[in-house]
Amino acid sequence: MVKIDEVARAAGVSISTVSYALSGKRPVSAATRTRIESAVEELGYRANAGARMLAGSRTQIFALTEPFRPDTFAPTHMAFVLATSIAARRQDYDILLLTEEDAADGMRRVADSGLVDGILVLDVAPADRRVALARQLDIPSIFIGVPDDHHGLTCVDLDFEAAAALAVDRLFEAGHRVVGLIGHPAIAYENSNFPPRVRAGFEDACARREVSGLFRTTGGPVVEIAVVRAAVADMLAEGVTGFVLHGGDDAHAAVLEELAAHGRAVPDDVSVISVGATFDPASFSVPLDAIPLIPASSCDLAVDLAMRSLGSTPPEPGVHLIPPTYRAHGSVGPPATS
Amino acid sequence: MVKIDEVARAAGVSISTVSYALSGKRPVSAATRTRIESAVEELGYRANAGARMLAGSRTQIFALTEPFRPDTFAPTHMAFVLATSIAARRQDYDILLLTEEDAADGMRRVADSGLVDGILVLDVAPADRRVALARQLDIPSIFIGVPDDHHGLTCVDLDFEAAAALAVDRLFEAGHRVVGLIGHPAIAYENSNFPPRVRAGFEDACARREVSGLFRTTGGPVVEIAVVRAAVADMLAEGVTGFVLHGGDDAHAAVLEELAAHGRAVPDDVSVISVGATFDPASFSVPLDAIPLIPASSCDLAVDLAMRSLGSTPPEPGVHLIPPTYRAHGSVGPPATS
DNA sequence: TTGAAAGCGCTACCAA
DNA sequence: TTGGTAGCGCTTTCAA
Repeated sequence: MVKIDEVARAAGVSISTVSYALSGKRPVSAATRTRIESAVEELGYRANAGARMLAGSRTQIFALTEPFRPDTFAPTHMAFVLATSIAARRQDYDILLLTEEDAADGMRRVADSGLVDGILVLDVAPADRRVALARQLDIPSIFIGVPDDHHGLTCVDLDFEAAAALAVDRLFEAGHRVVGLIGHPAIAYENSNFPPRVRAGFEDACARREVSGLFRTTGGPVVEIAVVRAAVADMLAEGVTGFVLHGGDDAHAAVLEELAAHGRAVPDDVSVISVGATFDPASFSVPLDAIPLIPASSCDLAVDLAMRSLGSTPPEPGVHLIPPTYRAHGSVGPPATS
Repeated sequence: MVKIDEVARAAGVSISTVSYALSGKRPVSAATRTRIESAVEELGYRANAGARMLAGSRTQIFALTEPFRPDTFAPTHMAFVLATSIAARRQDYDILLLTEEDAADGMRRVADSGLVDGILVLDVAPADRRVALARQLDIPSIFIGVPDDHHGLTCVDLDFEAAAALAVDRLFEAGHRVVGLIGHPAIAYENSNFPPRVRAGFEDACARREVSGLFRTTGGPVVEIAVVRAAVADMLAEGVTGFVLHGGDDAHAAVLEELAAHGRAVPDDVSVISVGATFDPASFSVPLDAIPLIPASSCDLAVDLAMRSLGSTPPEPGVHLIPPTYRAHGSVGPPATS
């Protein structure tokens, strides 16, 4: 609508001075700046996006590729999209959605057309087709999640192995010697990168501590409450006294229900720790100790890395693992001495 | 990367001919077109997005504003985002996410900067701040959902009133005279535009049919299973024999569990119809008759209206209600003659 | 500290 | 059916 020359005229300066005053890329006297700013304000000026993309070197847009799969856990997914968007806006960037079946096409399209400055990759699979593509494109890609082959890639994620290990450690320290991991639906161990990492962290920690560690999925392709409850019942029968929960709020609730159905109190009879949840595990009937997955932590870092990748000193490729944090809510205690 | 003049040189034609061949806005001889197309293919040419936005009149981007509220039902929300994105891509449009707290700021920003050609408005509240803004902007906005004051707006949605009425009609025809609507969490009746419409359609239909209609919310701010089950128990005590379910899959499941707990079989003892669900109500333990909310229907139409709004003959503003469809799965029958 | 002007890579008008 | 070219509205270099 209103263009830069109108602002220049209103402020009695040249076009270039307006541009520099707004970008801050060249010093502008305070008086001039003030005049320009009020002209901008009055006229409601906003730089034309297309002209900026063409003349400048930045589009101020990041693409976000997020394949929607049937087994996607919607609330977590939404939380990551939101966190990414907020982090981007904080840096004056917008988010362009790439949800096409073939995410690879979209990535290539937006990269080759110069529509975006970088790509944020969500919901990473262990063997993700977007990995190979990211290496070819001439704009940076940041992976939120860690694919199996991440050579040369920049990845950000919670340190799920450490998170699971931390949970086992806490249970061990409390005295538990038989612990169980209630995971995700079986298919998530193929489609997603982090459930296997939780499992691996859990199993490694159990081996290291010489505690007995049981693992069960929660059905599939989507969570099946009955499967969850059966898993809990089986584990109780096997002598499990410490539970590690990785999964959605529905699976969490089902575990607590099944424990209640068996008359096991938390933490008096059994201990429970939630790992990698994006919801609030303190809001259950029994507030649960948690090692949460905080979308903002990953997304802020991812956007930060994307920004730095555009700068003159891009960061080295590599995996950035965010250390887990433990939030106690009283759901862990010594095992019952029956 | 590779620019239009390289394509022109490779194909032995002028720049403008390349442009016209690709846009189809001017006839190009088959031979020339073929040469150009293979040059494009070989060189991997893709028109620069910024240049296109600046020179052309279209950005090929729609904004999608989707406020994330705590009570947002994530799966449905995701389904709409996905459906919108797919519909847009089909028209060669990309989707730019607007999730900022103050959606109004984002709308104004992308409109004033010419970043997008139009705005799709999701998750519409009865009194939505985006309504006033949409009227000011000089790009078209399409609302997916119907705000209270929709004068001059273009809105698209399932005809929820008709959907609820259809459910009541079917129950009435089957012989039910006391029916109950299990709705959404209470807060949704203030934050969202469609739960009140379902309720209104239900109550009107009940009045028209002279059947007794009970209504209950499902707790709040988020669904509370215990509240759902209590609502069902109360309704059974009040003699309800036909249930209309509007809500998430968790609420549906809770209703079926509570019915089972009371020993009421579907459809022998009670009848159940799901209204406005985006998931598959045929996949429950008891397959449910459904009047579904199909995101693709609304989103395809919304994108279509957005496209037409950019054309030379923009559609009249108005509310486009999509007629409900009934899918029978055997969960409706005559009431038990006890 | 500021201004003038040369592009950025397209689209679409005017000619041929 | 095709080509030349004037912008589109900025950013940034070169000058002052």
